[in-house]
Amino acid sequence: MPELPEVELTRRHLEPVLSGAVVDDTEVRHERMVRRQPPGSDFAALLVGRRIEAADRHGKLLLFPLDDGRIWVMHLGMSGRLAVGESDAEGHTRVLVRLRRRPDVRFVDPRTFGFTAVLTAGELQEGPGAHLGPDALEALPSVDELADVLSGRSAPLKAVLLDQQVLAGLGNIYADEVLFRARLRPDRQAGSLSHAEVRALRRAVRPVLEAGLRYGGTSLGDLAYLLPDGRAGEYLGRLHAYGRDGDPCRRCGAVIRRTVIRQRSAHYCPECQR
DNA sequence: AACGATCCCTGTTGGC
DNA sequence: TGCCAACAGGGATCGT
Repeated sequence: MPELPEVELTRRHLEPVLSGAVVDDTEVRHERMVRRQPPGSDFAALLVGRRIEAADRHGKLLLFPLDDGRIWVMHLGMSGRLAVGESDAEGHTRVLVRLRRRPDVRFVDPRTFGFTAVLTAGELQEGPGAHLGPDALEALPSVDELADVLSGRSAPLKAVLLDQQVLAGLGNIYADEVLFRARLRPDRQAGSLSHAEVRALRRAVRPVLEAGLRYGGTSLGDLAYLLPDGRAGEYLGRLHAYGRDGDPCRRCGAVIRRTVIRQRSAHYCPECQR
């Protein structure tokens, strides 16, 4: 799944390709992929002819500033990826972007939960950026700030970690891993954490995300996340909680459990996590 | 305002 | 073995 580490790895791959590139042509093959575009504004018309200035990221959102001040925005959803330098044979290419003297960039997304748009800074702020809190890697809040946000919230901790307004970038996999590392059960009421537990939670975020980055991200099966060059990430085999229900905890040997929180799976060790 | 459920979509998986 | 329903999930939206 593309969560913060996978999106950041994508950004790093795309940066040398996109930075300074001029868009010659775009092909929107699946209209649903162009969303959150203000009525009347034309994605292709806004992108063609523009020079891309940089490759940035906020949470799971990819941001490519253009030379006219607008921003080419992309969210990979759950099955999306940006492919560079591959043939078009694999299918599911939803949006194709042709660059001057650079390889084609293809937005591939079988399930079409991702989207792309070209927006002004204001439109970004009002739209896809409206509910994005601090980036979980680049702008991790202090313990006190985090304690403030969590206090008074009755929702399960796992649900709050998935709330992009609280922390931008965590998804289902890395939220489970962060909770394992922090030794906190996903169904704990967010507001019930002691100061020491909030500290443990905060301290778990960066190492988990950095491990994901180090091992090339988490690739599940065939259609979930590959790097832009087509390689699979290797973090799946190093996960402690996510998807390991029925398997022994890597720390204590107890059987990892799976439960459902907010219609989403959550995995935890009943011994290590309290 | 916070919370929880539902919906979108399609490849994969599991049960019969 | 083959078919089909259930499942997976990020985020918008809606009802409470």
